[in-house]
Amino acid sequence: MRNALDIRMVANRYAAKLQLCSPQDPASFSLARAVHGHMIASGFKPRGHFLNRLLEVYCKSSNVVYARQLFDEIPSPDAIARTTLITAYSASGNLKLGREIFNGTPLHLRDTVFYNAMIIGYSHNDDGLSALELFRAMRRDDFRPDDFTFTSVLSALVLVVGNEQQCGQMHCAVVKSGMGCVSSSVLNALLSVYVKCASPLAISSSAMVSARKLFDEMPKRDELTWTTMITGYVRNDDLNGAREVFESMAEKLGAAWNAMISGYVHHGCFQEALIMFRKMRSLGIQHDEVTYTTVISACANGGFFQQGKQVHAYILKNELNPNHNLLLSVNNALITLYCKNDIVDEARKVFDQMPLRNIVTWNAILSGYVNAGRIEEAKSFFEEMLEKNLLTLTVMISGLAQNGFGDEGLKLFKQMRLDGFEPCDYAYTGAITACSVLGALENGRQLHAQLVHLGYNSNLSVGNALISMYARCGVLEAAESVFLSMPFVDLVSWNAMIAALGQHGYGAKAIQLFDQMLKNGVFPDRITFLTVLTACCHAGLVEEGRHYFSLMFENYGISPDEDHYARMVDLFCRAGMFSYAKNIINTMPSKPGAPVWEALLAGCRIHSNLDLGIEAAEQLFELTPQHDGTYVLLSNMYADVGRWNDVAKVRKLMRDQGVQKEPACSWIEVENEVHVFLVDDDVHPEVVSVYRYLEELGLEMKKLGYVPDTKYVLHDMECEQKEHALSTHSEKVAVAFGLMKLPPGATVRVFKNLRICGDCHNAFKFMSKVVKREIIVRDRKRFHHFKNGECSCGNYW
DNA sequence: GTAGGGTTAG
Repeated sequence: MRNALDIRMVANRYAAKLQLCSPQDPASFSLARAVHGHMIASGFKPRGHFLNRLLEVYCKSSNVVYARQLFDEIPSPDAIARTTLITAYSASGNLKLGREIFNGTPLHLRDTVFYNAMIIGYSHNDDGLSALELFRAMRRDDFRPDDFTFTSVLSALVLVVGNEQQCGQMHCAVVKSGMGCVSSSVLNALLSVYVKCASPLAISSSAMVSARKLFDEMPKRDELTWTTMITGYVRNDDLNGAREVFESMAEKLGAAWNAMISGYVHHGCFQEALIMFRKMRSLGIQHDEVTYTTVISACANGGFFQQGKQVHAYILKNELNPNHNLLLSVNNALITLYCKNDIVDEARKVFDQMPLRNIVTWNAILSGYVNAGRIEEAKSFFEEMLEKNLLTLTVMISGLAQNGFGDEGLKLFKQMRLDGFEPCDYAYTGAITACSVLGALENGRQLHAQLVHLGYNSNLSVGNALISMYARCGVLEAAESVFLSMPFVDLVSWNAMIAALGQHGYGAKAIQLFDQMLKNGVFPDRITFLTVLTACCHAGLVEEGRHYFSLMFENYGISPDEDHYARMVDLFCRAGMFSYAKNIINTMPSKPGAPVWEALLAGCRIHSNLDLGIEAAEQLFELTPQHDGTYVLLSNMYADVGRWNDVAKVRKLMRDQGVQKEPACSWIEVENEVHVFLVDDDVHPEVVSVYRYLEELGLEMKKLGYVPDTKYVLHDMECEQKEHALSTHSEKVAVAFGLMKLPPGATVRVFKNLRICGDCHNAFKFMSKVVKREIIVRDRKRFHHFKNGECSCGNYW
């Protein structure tokens, strides 16, 4: 057992070590933790410079949570400590917390560096306006700007300024700023402003001419100046210009090479990039971390997986150990390479071997899990993460939404705002997808309104998500208006809009839009054909479906996969063309899977084709024994022809297999609509209130005759479950409730987590005809619009 | 204690 003195001595020894190590060194964090721990254990109160040093290590190793704990223990943190923490917050994207520290700092504790840190934070996080606002405040508070201030403010200006004229004004302002002789660092920043304004995305290419003029007139050019010019030309799609500047450099250093390589990569000249990569080495110019990072990420994004692996091997062979901490970003790029090629486990190996990781590393793996659909692993990995930034949350929100966890996605979206993160356009995209999954139309509308307010509504991915959301929530007009208002659309937008029309039963319109897409020169993909075939299914367009199915391969070289075949089977079966359905199943290159058999079984039920239906069901019992839909369809098929003993057998089999029956439901009233959600938990408070109405509604329903007579309700379950009939089919109850309580003409909407059953489908059709009201139902698979006894999805789903 | 060029997570 050591005594306090020993502990203090050890602590002091660590402290001395800590002074020597670089804050970026991976070992420094654990060292700092050890020192800190010893100090706490010994009751030793570190002060002043030493505390700041500890704080710096925590911050620079991206451990901002520890940093904050330490900061809060400092009795009166000075400007240095505050600056350090603000910088760490802005590096992790949490400006709000940084600004809190800033605002809580009295004027007498502030200095120029302190202001600079906050301005830089804003500018790094793309918030140019706040940076400029702070710059004004700084001058109002009488602090003198220095070179750091000017360079940061200039880079912030790029974010809010779009044209060359404004660049020119800035140029004059900088020259006039009283500094007489403008320092070369400020001139470099100015050059960078011109160059960024000149990028094709940001309007003016004549800004490049001005940039060139400034460049030619600069009294002193350093490596940074040259590299800025090279990237300027690259961004302006002028590879020759870039090359010319590069060639005219007397001494070409690494960064310039990297800029050229990156230029080639961005213009798809991958071979050129690799040639330069090799040439560097042959001329004796060291590849550095950035070179490797660029080349590997190029391979990852350009689909050159094999070359990427070769570079990896090359690093392992020639370049020491990639586990060295300097190669953090290289390892990060490697992770992306493996994730993009669906080898998350390989990426995870790289991750596990890394001595130092940062937020990028963690986010890369997280998105790897998410993109591979491995949502459970993504969830637990997310929980493990101590440090999260905007991107972490965004990835997780989209991941949850895309994998059916809409409620969790929306919850996280709300939480991120409470935690001080301002959601970006991608985060909104995820949240809208979550609404889409949940059928949460009102929530989606609110988000849409916020997006318009923020100016994000013209963003491509946001627009695409909105189209799907409105379509899946049954508001086709809104989906259409989003599509039409988008300044740019891509294949995903077309696919989403074609799907929207198809979902609503407008098969012909969907095909028209598809033709228009082709006329616009957009090349379809497998999803496009899937949506077109689905549209044909919903509208019963058999000949058209066959046409597009063959067109897909013949004209576009896309081989049909499982889902395409399933659509075709569906299409034929609905039309009663069973020999065609069987025929197409026989031509499949691989063994048919569950989607194909499901389509066959559903079709057999419509036409009471028992023999074929049983065959399909047997296949399904082998492939997906836990899937409830098979049992329900099969028993319904028997019920339709009055074979009640077989119904009971199927139900018993289902119970023996431990397959859950449909869950109960809950409902909410929103304005003039009734929304119904099915939940797994029948003690859900909303379900309880449904039960409260049950008796009354039962009477009413009988009296009004809205629900077809008993066969439809009762044949779906075993005798002993009859008393629960209404709760397992409670969407009918809810609709009846809606029809009674809502004003005439209001639409009734029903949302369900599972597929609605055939009986409810029939009931809805019946109700829509008898009471002359439109009923909108959405389940996990489809959208149904009932009107005058017909449904948009055809005879059956 | 704070940047400015080349790079890594959607």
